[in-house]
Amino acid sequence: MAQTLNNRQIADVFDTIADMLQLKGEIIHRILAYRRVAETIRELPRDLRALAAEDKLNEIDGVGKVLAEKISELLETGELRFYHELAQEIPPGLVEVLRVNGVGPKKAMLFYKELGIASIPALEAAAQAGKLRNLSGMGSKSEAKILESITALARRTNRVRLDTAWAAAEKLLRPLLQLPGVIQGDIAGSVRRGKSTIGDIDLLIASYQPLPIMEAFVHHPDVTRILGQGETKSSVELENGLQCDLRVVPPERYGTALSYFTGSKDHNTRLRERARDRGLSLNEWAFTPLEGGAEVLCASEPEVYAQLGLPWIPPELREDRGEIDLAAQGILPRLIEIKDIRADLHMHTTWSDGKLSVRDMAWIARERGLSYIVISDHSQSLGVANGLSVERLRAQREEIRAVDAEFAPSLRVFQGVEMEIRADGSLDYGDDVLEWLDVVIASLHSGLRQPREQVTARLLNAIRNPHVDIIGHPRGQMIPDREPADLDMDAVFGAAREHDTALEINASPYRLDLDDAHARRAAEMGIKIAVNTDSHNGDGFTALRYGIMTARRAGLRPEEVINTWSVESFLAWLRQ
DNA sequence: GCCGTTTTCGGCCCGACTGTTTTCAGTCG
Repeated sequence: MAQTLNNRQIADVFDTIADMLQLKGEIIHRILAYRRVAETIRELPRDLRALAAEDKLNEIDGVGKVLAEKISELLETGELRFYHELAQEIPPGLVEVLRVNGVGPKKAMLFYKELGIASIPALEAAAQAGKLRNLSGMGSKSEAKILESITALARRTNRVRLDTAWAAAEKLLRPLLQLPGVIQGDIAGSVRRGKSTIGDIDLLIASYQPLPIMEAFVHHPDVTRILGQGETKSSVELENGLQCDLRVVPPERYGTALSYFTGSKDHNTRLRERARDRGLSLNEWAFTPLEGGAEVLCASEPEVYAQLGLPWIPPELREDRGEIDLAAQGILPRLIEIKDIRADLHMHTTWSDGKLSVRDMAWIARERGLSYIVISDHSQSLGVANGLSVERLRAQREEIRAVDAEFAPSLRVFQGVEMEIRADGSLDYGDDVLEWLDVVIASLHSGLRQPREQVTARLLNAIRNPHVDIIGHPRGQMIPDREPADLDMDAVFGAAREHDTALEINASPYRLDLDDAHARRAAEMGIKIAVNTDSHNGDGFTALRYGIMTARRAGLRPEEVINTWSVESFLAWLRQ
């Protein structure tokens, strides 16, 4: 039987094809068609396998007849003839060469044709031997830059976690905001949109005096390499390889610039289309009437959207997932905010692998304004995390009851557990134990690489248990390294809806699982969502912001998230 | 290669920066 490819693998094939077409010198729009679909597939909340089975590949945005056939071929055979044909002309090593900063398709082909270079090591050797500088369009500076970029490749991280990027961005931006002549500044790009992984950082500042700001930016202590420095734009590389771009624009153009640099690309494309429909062209600087006439400047984002007849759209929604239509109809959801959250239903203490006592966690939760929490330590079979035997679970119950009595009524403290779904599919406690726990979260920590049928069956078994209330971090992904388990999410969602089992958005920036797209789909099916921090110490609670951003990206309203409910509503839901 | 309440053909993504140019091509986001 042919090997089955998953969504990500198929997306990778299309991205490689896009690279090859680019090397061939194809027209950009054909290339973009492949890239767009690759990106869409990567974020798709449904399996291509399932969509293909339902003959619905054409319903994917950007997939027409040709790409649908290519997806089918990949699904059925694990191969793609078109890819192999291209590989005859374009050695796969050339695609690698494109990863070197400063080397695009034209240079790569030049090196290949003139010097037979088809790999990064070959490129490095040629540069070191001074063979590149004599080629047309090249010089010693370009050659040196290529060598530098090859060195930088080694420390280049692909994508980093949201919290890592956020911290780096704030550290860069904060001192700039103190400079004279700086009127305002923001983190833009995918950090502002709250994506779970970040490829680069975009900063924006409003000022009439860009030069000293650029100067300060490129000389920030975290900067290891200056990639470019101009009057309106500068780019640097940080120690961890992350790239950061800064743009400085005059304040009266700040709105269009912030909107433009927040993205996403697809959202911006839609905005430009809408502008064109209104006789305007839109770019980062202004609206310009197509028929000629004075520019329309926007100092703030709401002005940009108002110019397009739209209410301001929260950055987390700007992914071209229908948000512009909703905005146009005036039915954008009132997205959940941190202040809506009344409860955290998943946290650990010293009883298992947490760092603080039950009482400490309660104290911090109350400080943070929560009105109820669930202590959910690990269950017995998770030995590495000091999981609780039934006896210890009973002993912990006494302590939790005492802390609850101490903190009530301002904070209620319930006993839960994060129960292992064992590798063999059984649950870690019997019903006789589960029935007296206030809340049961069931999670997968082991056997995540089991075949689809097996790992899915384990999760379904947990969902169907009447005592299981929430599934913790359902897909088991770890950012940025560990792929989610190969779960049949259609089956998972179906069972969760049927049994009224909530699915978690684990707010830890290492997890953010469910991700935005799956959380959106689950909520659309009427499945309840929990946003929990999974705190193992006091700092863990700060992860809530990332969970909330993910929930907002999923378009969730407060009422769809059980952590916003009153304690009475929550208890009533548990009882039924 | 996709897409259509202007269209089934002709648009789609354009501006900043760099280095090598001698007026601009290539790269990047």
